[in-house]
Amino acid sequence: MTEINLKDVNIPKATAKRLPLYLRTFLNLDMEGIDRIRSTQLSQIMQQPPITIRKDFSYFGSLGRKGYGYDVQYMIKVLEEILDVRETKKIAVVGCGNLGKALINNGFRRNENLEIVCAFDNNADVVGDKVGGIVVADMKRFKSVVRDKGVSVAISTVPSQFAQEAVDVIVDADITAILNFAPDRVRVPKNVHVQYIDLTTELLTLILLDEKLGS
Amino acid sequence: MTEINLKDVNIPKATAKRLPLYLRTFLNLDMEGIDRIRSTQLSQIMQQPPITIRKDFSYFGSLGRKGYGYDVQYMIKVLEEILDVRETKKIAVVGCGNLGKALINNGFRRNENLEIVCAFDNNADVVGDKVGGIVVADMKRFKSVVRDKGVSVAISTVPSQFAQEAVDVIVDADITAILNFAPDRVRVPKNVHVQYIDLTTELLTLILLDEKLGS
DNA sequence: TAGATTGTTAATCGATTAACAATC
DNA sequence: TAGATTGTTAATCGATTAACAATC
Repeated sequence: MTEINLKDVNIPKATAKRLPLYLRTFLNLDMEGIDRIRSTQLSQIMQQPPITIRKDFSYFGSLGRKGYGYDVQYMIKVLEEILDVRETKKIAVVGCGNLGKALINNGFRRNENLEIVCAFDNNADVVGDKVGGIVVADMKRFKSVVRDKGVSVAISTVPSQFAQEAVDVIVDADITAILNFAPDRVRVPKNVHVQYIDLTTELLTLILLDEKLGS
Repeated sequence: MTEINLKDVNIPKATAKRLPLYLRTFLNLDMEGIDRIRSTQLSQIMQQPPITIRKDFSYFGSLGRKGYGYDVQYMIKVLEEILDVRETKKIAVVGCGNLGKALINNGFRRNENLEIVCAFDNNADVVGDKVGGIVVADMKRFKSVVRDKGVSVAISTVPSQFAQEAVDVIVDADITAILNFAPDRVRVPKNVHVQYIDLTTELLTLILLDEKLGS
């Protein structure tokens, strides 16, 4: 799977992954009161070649104006539509240890319409705790709560040993998008998407690149 | 920069990024008492094609045995040497809000020899707090503490608005490897490496892929 | 030896970049 | 119009994969 279909255009996966970053950048510019920007300026802000930016945008038509640049408000409108962030995506957090609690407390950017609406844990000591306005529920209630609230995404902070178990419950509740903070690969049906956040690997990679390429 | 030089071999960056994952996988296998594994079995565990695995390993010589597979203990030894995890890397956490505290409490895999040894914050309310055995120090003391302790990596959980400021202090203390949880790009000298962890973008990308490609 | 699996060489595929025409 | 910047086409570059020879 190397291209994805967005609003009837096939775009490279590499481009798709950059779209959220573009949206945020334009939102930031808008907040600063900037209403027009060139690809070379964007390039400096995002630390990414201007030609990559122009090429990425070109998949969706002629979004800029030659000799002028891009209209910030217009780009926000276009990207919001492409990314379908108009309606709020509801998120469940599974595992309410330190990391789970931190995620709930921090929340996510309101602009991008992501909202944590419920949280779960197995541990009786934690169930019933109130974290950032959310009462932690027992994992046994996952399926019913999640359906009631219309949750479409789950974030699991459950430790590796129990990650598969947690993911099985999530999948059973018909959730197909999972962000997993445990790095070991879990088995899921083909229609379920798991994204891994692996801090140890990120650190080791960073250190490796830092040590081996001095510049 | 597309290749990096490791133990006098040039290897693709894509391969380098997978090395930490290989190491962890072999460590897991070792803990389960498995002492030999084939690329096809590794492939299932890591959910990655066997040929990619064999190709990656081949950059470092003939590590496996034809008709047999790979020796787990031997691969651990080789990867530990390549990744230079024999000696502990000391880490400073900058910003001790929810996320910073969660990282300190969770710690990192002992196996991979990463250790958080100090933590800093600007906020007088937080300075002096004890988190997971570490006393939070004032950011003003960053340079001297970090030098005393021999820290070589910093993790910043400082919010976007203050991220540049924090990174400037980190860079001034001669640290060249920074893991940054604020997604906006910061300016650093060419010899400094910044890795970004952007949870909002990860979530939006996940949702995008999930919605647009049903399978 | 026969069977199995690695490791290499070559082909393919995707992503990035260069050159430049189009046009505001 | 002249100047600037986009957007397209083609070239390059890197990563992945296929085919298969080597060999344990």
